[in-house]
Amino acid sequence: MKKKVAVVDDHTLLSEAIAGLVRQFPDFEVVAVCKNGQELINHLKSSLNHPQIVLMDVNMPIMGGIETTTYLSEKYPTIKVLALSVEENEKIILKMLRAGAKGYLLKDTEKSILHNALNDVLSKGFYYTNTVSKILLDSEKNSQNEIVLKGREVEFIKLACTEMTYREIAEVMFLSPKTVEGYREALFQKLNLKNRTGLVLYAIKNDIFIP
Amino acid sequence: MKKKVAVVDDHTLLSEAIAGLVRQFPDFEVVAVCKNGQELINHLKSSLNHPQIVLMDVNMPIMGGIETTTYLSEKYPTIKVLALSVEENEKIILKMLRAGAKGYLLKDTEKSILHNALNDVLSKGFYYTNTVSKILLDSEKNSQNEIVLKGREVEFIKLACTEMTYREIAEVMFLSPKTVEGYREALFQKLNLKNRTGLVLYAIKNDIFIP
DNA sequence: TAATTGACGGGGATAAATCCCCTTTTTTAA
DNA sequence: TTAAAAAAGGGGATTTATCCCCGTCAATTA
Repeated sequence: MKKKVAVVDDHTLLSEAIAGLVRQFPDFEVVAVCKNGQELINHLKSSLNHPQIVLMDVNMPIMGGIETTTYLSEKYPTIKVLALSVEENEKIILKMLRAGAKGYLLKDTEKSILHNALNDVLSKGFYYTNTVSKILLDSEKNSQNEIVLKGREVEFIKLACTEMTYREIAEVMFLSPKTVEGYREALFQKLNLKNRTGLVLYAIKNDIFIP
Repeated sequence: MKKKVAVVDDHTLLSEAIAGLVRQFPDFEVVAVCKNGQELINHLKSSLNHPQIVLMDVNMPIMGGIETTTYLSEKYPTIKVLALSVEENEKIILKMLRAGAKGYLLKDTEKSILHNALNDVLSKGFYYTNTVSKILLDSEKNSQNEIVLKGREVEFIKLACTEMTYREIAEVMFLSPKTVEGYREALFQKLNLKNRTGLVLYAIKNDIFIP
């Protein structure tokens, strides 16, 4: 019996195309092609033809890959998720894996790799590329000396990513300018920054502030 | 005789998949699948089996879509380019069209639209979706009061998105700090900014500096 | 209970950024 | 070729930003 696959990707052309690719594998069949997580869940609820494995994009409107994977891990733990995305951001990849994805493929992988990955996830339970393995290892290492920002500090950083002066920021936060000064100093210290520009760049790189 | 298509996309899985999709159209055949502009140009130079139309991704390493399209418009003006990307950024779309692309498809279009677009580009010479038409119209309107940044100003902005002081920036640019001061002033004026933080945010929003 | 820690705030100094007005030199264009 | 515009640079003043050292108060912990 053929192994059953669902493809979830908001880009119609791509989901169609990827489904076509999977159909070329003689041991696989495509049971669903969905635009987002919501559509997939609707399919699972209404049909008995459940996939054994889901090829899931990460960036989707309505119901994203991370959200959907979390849902599947809880409600349908027998269905494996294999993430398939152009997103190379380490944090996103980690989130996806923590949500329960059994592997993470970049869209520039070879067709044969996709075939291997599908088979491995079903037989061994997982498929990690070298890149992903490294990211997992690094995340273990770095989880120790992780920099923790306090709530009030994050609040300040967001305001610092603005044309406001520190005095104005202090007003908005109902604090003395001197206290705000303390936050700035503490952040410069622990993040190793030289000036406000550095803080703004840090905030953007770490998704604290999205421009 | 079948119409000849080349697919250019750095994501192997996607270019393969899209090529598969095009092969499903009985009136089209795929003569080349390339990872980037350089590969396409190599193909054009080495083979006589030239495509009539190129399905081109925008974001590619080594030789990007815009660069490649510019090259093709000059050297192989008979080959039409149809852009195919997830990039919805107006400026990118405009750049692609100005470079000579005959149309711009987002990757979430239907298979039938792709077929139509391929045919239209070959018969009529262009294919514009509603979205793209609007962008073109708006660009005409806004082209009047467009803010133009000079080369030296852009150079300065990039350095301002750094922890360097203006004095240091002046050294790097081989200018007097006062001249750099002039650039800053001029930019604050024409971009309506209050301080350096604003300049950094402007640079990031407008892809002058990519963090 | 005494010591410690963390959040909040202050004084005062220096460096950087911002602003306004001005001169010289080079480029551009009428 | 000459007037105009743009680019480069300067003087000097004010405001922000940055830095360092200090004190208070409350909560936590040894």
